[in-house]
Amino acid sequence: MKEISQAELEVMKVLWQRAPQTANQVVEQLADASEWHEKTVKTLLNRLVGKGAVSFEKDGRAYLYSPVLQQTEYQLRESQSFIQRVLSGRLAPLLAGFAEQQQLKAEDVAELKQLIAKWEQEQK
Amino acid sequence: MKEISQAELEVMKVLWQRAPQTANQVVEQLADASEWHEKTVKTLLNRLVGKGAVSFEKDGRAYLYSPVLQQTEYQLRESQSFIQRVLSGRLAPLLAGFAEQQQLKAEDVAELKQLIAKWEQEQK
DNA sequence: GTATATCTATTACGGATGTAATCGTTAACT
DNA sequence: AGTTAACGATTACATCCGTAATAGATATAC
Repeated sequence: MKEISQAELEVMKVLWQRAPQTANQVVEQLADASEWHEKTVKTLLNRLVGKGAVSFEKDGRAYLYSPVLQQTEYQLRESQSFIQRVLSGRLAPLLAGFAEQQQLKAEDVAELKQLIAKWEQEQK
Repeated sequence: MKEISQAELEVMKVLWQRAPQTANQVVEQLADASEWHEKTVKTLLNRLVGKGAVSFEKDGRAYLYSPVLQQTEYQLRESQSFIQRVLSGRLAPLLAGFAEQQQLKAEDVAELKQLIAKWEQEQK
């Protein structure tokens, strides 16, 4: 699977929220948040199909688009790559960024604790 | 400061390890890890100077290059952007990836604990 | 049934990026 | 002092990306 660009990611996010959707439904949702022209969004959809990240089935003259690449899979892949590429395998700098944004949620903290517990178990 | 591309980042990493360095020193270090031609590395150095991420001072015919953008600053910026763009502000998916790679280090765990403690303090 | 509106497919085009090669200048060798 | 070797600067070029416009196909409205 080829890399997904930043603009393409925004389109994926819309499809991850709900699928399948027609091109126009996607366009409409993106019209709220961004200033993209309809043609632009359709180009992005097409490129995503070309990259194998999105599939479609015909429904009369219109197509219904669905994500092939799932969000969790994408996030996992990108996170691993990011940690290696940017953070050289170290988590601390990212946590600093997270703390600075003060966006840690209860669910995150729970997950953190679980991760630590597991880690400490493995150190024995 | 303009965005730093992936190839450019590899050059930055070399300069972050030691600075200043001549172009040839940088080339040499990258020759080990990658297959980049000398000319390629010099182009990257030049572009980084153009982007303001690297500075140089003349030392005879050769230049001595130093990073302007510091690694911690870069990591912080990129982490914040990544968290928003890819993870929609949620930490959990990344932690899953990290756990999977089993690359959590003692230092990370210490930092995690500290972060949690701080967070719990703020919840009062 | 033909014109029109609406889809998707194809094409466009400038800037960024990866990956160099060539040019011009200056230091070093002989 | 003239030639050569080594630098950085400039130029090259294919591909990707952001951002659309145009072309081609087809369903819908008269």
